Amino acid sequence: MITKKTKYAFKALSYLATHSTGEPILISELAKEESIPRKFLEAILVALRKGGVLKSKIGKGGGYMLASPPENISIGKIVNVLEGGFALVECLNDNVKAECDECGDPLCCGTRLVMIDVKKAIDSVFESTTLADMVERSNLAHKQKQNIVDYSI
Amino acid sequence: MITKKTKYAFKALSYLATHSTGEPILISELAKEESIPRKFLEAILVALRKGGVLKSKIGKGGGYMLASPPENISIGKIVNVLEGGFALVECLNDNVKAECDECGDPLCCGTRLVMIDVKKAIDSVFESTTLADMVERSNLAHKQKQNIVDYSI
DNA sequence: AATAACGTCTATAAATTCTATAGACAATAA
DNA sequence: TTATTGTCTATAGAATTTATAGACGTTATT
Repeated sequence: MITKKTKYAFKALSYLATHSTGEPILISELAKEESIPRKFLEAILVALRKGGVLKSKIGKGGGYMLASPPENISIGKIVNVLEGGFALVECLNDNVKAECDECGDPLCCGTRLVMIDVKKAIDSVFESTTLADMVERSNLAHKQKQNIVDYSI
Repeated sequence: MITKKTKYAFKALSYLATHSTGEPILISELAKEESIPRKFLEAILVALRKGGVLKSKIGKGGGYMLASPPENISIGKIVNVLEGGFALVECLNDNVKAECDECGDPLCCGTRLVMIDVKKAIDSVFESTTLADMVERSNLAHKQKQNIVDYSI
């Protein structure tokens, strides 16, 4: 399960992808428009900046911008930055701490062996889907809904 | 991330699949052999029984048995029983409570739309992999390790 | 130089979920 | 009837997630 942190990140990033005008966007605007607790969002944005997903500008006229076009930001990258990788077991995450205490020998752990396949399946979607795709699909869904509504009047 | 509950379940179930002689196996044996806290394991086994994965027998000579052959128990079934489904967002889980509070309209939520694909990818592995596969892979890994060791002597 | 507008950082609290344990109870075999 | 074995309810402890507060540093503008 992804955490609220990541869900908030998707919303904020989608907003940035959609409303970008070249000018930085304020944390307070993001928080307000996407109904995200302001201070919590702050921490999320900092993490995304440190992870290279966002750029920020301090001082008057400052705010946040995507560090690269939404087409180049994969969903996996975002999840990685905020959740520290996304394997279903610790010992398959990229980060340092690895190793779970349940299995004596990681190489022979049945759970681990199966989860390797699951991780591959997840990664394949995560790597091939971008922030732009996420925004586009949401827009498409909105349009389709509109059409259905129009016809039904 | 799957929880310890599910990891313990995999270990206990693998043990049952491997050491089954037609006779029930004791909770205490499972706990001891697989180093699982006794009382915690109890709760896990009860859940698995209620979920139809295990059968139990009370009284002297009692214990636990798999409810069906390991070939017929999918990894997904186990995860489902213990974690209540395994989507990356609540609103995609099969169970009752659904709905997440972050998205106004689930049909148009970009996060949800992307996670539908991820869930499909996960489910495809979960449904096609069985407890028997898990045990077999672990055994195979053990044998391969043995061979490598043998050659290196 | 002064000031207002911004993001940054550190600390901490509140809430939730996960992990673990205790003990009384019910069923079964011998 | 008694020893054996799973069942159930309650609760405590630990870890993680979510949320908030406030002092601080940077920048544009005047």
